[in-house]
Amino acid sequence: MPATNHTTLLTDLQLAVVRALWTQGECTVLDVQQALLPERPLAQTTVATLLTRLEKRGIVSHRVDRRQFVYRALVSEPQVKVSMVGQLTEMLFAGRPAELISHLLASREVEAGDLEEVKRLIAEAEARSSVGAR
Amino acid sequence: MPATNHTTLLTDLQLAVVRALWTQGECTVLDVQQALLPERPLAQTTVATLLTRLEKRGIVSHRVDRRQFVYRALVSEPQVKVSMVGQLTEMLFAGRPAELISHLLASREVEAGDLEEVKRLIAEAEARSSVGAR
DNA sequence: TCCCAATATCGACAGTCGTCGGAAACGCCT
DNA sequence: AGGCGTTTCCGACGACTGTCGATATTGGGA
Repeated sequence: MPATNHTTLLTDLQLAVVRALWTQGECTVLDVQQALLPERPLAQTTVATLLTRLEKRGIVSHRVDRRQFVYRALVSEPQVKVSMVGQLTEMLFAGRPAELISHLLASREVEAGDLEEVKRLIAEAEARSSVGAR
Repeated sequence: MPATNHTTLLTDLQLAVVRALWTQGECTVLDVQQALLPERPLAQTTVATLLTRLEKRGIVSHRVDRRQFVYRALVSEPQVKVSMVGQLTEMLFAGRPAELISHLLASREVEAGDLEEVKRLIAEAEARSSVGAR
């Protein structure tokens, strides 16, 4: 695995941009702007600025095709999730993921149907750790 | 319950300041600065600026005692947790807390001992929802 | 070949954050 | 009453974000 990009913090707007790249694969500035239109109507130059700034941070990169820049994400969705959830866990739950789970289960929100799913996942996690496969 | 302060987003530094208020109750600028010292050595003026800015946002307030300002938090820790976890869940997990739990269980981190605790919490959550006590 | 429309570059502006230094105010001890 | 040390106030600076408009560039069609 490549050198993990620690501290990958993205604002919601930045995340929306990167998400467009994740779902559409490669995108021109216009593609991204179109993808964002329903949520956030932004000028194309705005989107272009966002992308160049993200590129400076190593989050995305581009190649040139004819007259246009074609961008792609350099970070994966799982990577970002791990990084950002980790950050939050650190800040609010003393780095203990179990505390975060407690919080989620305690503060309603999780629906009954989901609990079954969660129980299944726990069984899996238990199997994994008891086998010591890690 | 009082009008919930939606969108309560705090940076890690801001959170550290508010946490000092949570754990110490009321604090002068100096108290906060002292509490932060091990983690982040900041000038007192810096801490003062932080506090005035947080006050402008309605996160803290102060009263005057002799020559000093005594600050206290206006938001509770659970409030902030709900708000920030909610924000993250919205941004990264399409607003589905169960997805976040999946993520946490899937990406190692949670220790075996914790799983028992989590199972207990699930049982509780199930009881709560089947009784329909909410 | 020449021009236009599409596209990228530049720079700008307001707002926030982290970070202080210096100036002002003001209790209190002598 | 006067001076001093403590504490707040003011404003500033650099960095980052969200947001564009104006300008430069250039590929491709007439």
